[in-house]
Amino acid sequence: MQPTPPPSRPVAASAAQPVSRRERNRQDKIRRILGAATELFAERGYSAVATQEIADAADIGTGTLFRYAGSKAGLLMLVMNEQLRLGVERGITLSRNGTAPTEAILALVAPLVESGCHHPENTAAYQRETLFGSGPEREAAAAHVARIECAIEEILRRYVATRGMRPGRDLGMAAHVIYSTMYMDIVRVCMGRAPADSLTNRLRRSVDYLLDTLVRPPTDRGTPPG
Amino acid sequence: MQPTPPPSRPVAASAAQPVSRRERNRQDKIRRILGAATELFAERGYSAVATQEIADAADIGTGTLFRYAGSKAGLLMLVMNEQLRLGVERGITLSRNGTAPTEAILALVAPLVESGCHHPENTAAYQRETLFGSGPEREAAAAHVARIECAIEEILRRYVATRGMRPGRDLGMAAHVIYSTMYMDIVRVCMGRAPADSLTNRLRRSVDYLLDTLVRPPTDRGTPPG
DNA sequence: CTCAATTCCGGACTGGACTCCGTTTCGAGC
DNA sequence: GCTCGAAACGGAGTCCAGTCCGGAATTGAG
Repeated sequence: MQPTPPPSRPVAASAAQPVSRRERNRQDKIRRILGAATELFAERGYSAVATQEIADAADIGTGTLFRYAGSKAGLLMLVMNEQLRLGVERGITLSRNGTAPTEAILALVAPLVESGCHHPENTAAYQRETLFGSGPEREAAAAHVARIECAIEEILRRYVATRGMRPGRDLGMAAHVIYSTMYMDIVRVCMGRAPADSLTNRLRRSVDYLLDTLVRPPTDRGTPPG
Repeated sequence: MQPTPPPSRPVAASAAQPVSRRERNRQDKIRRILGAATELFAERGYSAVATQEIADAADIGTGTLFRYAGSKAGLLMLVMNEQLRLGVERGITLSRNGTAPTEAILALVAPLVESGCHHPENTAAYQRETLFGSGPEREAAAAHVARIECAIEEILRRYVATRGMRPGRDLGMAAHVIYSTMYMDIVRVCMGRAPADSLTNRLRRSVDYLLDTLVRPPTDRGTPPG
């Protein structure tokens, strides 16, 4: 995406003191871009916002905007990755606090659900880019997904253990199936093909169903996987 | 999508004789558009083809092109819906001919798989639009998906019956989960995030796994699906 | 401070999807 | 055939994402 070596640095947290003028300018621009994009996308929706407007609001040239963001879609992912990051962490923490497995899994996608109900268009575009996009911003989003799937797998493992089930099932695949199904449910709502107010119930139903089936130990018969 | 009442007609097959001059022109244009788009997309890939080129190849103006197709994405869906239609029918027929359930389900998505291996970019764009697009062409694609899911459900029902299992499971949901999982597998390959040559094996593994788990009758315990 | 080297910036520009509206073609009544 | 209203056409024009390159800012050396 980035045209040529962008002004990338080890994107580490603000720790080092010896910040050059350049670096300060850079950080400041990033902050302005993120702020402008966050506000405009939230206010008017992804497709109704022109990159020019974001550049104007951030008080930079369009060339500069694309130097930092790579593409309009990348900009959206930047914004939403940031917003979802905390939510995902919180969800993971919550999910470890002994809740019922279904609720624990729902907690993991709670930020996406909330975002999906509040800003359907932006969330749909985000999910679309997660699956079909490219570039570093998509990688970051994919990392979120991977974290969530891992957390689901962990929940499944505990679920199986507490019930004394045979743990041999491919819980990684189960987690993947569960996430995929929830992804579809969320997208359906964001695209307006299912009512938003029923999203959590629908997710709960899907997760219940899958928990109840995917995770039970295999009987002796049948086609053993793998 | 269509700007104003497009020249739509009951898109029925060529049956009626009393075709006016207008109607003949219309059919002819549609044929030229579809031909040009099919060839160009296949030859150079969705993103590398400009709508202007399609219009030129079909020997019509760009305005006319969009009168018939609504959007570039709609054009792709028109083309691929047409190509997949026969394949899906064949898959459904095959799947009824007593094959093993896994193979029957794979037969249903065989056209998508083939398309995905041969024209990854076009197939990815098609799948993307199936999920995130809008307009009549997407409806048609969604109808294909619904047919496939129904066929999967039918396969599951037979599978359950022949094994004397309790048929009370929500097989519709199972079919949906299976299709969603295969969708993800196909997209992953089309996006180059998994090797194309392993696609069928990967699908088989997913389907085997899901067949083996989703479809077994519930035990007495647990949360019975509503 | 001055100067050169390097990096960064930004707005004019490009390419492409899509639209608008004047022109053309068609069909029906006469 | 001729005329008129309606539908279809098409290409000039619009809008917008994304690029390019000339020039500005920053840094380091002397």
